[in-house]
Amino acid sequence: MTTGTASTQAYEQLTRDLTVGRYAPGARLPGERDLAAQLGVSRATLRLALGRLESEGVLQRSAQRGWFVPTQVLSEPPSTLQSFTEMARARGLRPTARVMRQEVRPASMDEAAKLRIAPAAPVIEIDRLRGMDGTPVCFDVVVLPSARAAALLGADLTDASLYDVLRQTCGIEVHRSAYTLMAESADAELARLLGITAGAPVLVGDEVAYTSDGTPVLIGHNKYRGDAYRFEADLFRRA
Amino acid sequence: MTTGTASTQAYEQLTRDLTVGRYAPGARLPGERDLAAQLGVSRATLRLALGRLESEGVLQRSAQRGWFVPTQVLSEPPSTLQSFTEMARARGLRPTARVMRQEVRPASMDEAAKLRIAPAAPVIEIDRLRGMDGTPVCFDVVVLPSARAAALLGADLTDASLYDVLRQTCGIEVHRSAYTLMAESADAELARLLGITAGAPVLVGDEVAYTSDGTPVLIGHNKYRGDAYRFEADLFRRA
DNA sequence: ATGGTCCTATACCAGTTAGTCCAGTACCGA
DNA sequence: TCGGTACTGGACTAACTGGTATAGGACCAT
Repeated sequence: MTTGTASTQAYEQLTRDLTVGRYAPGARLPGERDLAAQLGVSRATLRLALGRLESEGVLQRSAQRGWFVPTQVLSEPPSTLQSFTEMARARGLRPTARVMRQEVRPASMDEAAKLRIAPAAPVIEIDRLRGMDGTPVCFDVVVLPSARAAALLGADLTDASLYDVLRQTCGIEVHRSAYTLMAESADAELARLLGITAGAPVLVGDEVAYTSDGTPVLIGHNKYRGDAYRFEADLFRRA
Repeated sequence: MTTGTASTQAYEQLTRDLTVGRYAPGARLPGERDLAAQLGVSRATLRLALGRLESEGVLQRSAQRGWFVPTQVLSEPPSTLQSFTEMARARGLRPTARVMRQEVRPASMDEAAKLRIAPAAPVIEIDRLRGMDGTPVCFDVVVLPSARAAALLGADLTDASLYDVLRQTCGIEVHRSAYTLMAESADAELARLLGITAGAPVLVGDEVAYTSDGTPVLIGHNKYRGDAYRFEADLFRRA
């Protein structure tokens, strides 16, 4: 016998099987009972090994269905709302953010209309410079009605996803966003922040986010470095 | 296989497809057997999801006929595939196009891969300068396999929508497009064509269009004047 | 002896799968 | 008009899945 605990040995054997290609990408592994018998361990022990493999992303679990080998192709990226933080993490990059402003002020006419609140009603504005692995990628302004999101004023948004904080501390669940994208040139100030030259192309996204009952809860204004960000969507043509 | 049971995952995926406009109001969904295969789930599980959607009024069942999208569900306008021509007409503008190239050439490696055809297989490339009311707005390159779209070579695309021509003369119905958007600077040549200064921001869209059976039929590469075009989409957050 | 850790074995549950059979519908050619 | 055929959803079953909880055995340091 080699060394280590039984669960570690099962883990290592599975790792070997996977790297060798014993189980094809997308395929389902044998059931836990069979697999445990094959590896000569009990089912409980097997599950320790499987859990470890799952946390490493080498395997995916699906309740009542089985264990699957992840498909390397990130299949169809649907028009799905993915936060900057999530996107960065999905690509193995470390999302960073520097909060540059976080304060309450009266809403402008335009903001009041978009958020369906009274003009000059108090809103929270948060400006952040966001990046991946330290490189600035996006200058991000969000505006929310302070009546609904007061808790956000004290929140630390350096590391967290705004959507996550919004859900956890304010109980607000963003369901849909109306997104508008356009191309602009960076002015001197933005160029300085993003570390690009003035006049360089910038992808500008304007967002209005809604909860599932259709209430607008957030206005976003994002300016991305043109050379560091792409927007992907699936569009369907009606029959 | 993120979280939740398989049936709720199927339910959520269907919800997304419906809100995103994958199935038009009044249209019939694929049969349960096909749909189950598409979602990677068994038919019994799919029917759980369908039943839930029916109880919410999002779908209507018709025994021995199929599942239908209610016609009156006037949800928010989904991110729907709209051709340049359609968009212009919807805004009361007169779409124009100047065909600058319309020829057959061998496919590049990249194009062959995207269109799933043999490398160097013949493709049709069509370059057009498109505008609204005479003002140039977009430089547009489309590439299609000539095996499927040979009839396009002789077509007059000055006034017509490419999608329309594709349907009428080639029997090809575009159903879905994977769209990628980014911001770039106009080079001298493009600036000349669009009537802007070199270095001005340009919104670049890369498109791969598919028929309903998932076959890629078209590659598009569009460069829009940054000051004349915006892209709008509704995004939905996966639950 | 004690308690902790790792492992095995067993059992039950709710969700899922693949399969079968059925009756109703739609369509097409004779 | 008739009949054949292919497809549809409806209903059901048996086998299987991971999720969870339980109890007990083996080993080890204290």
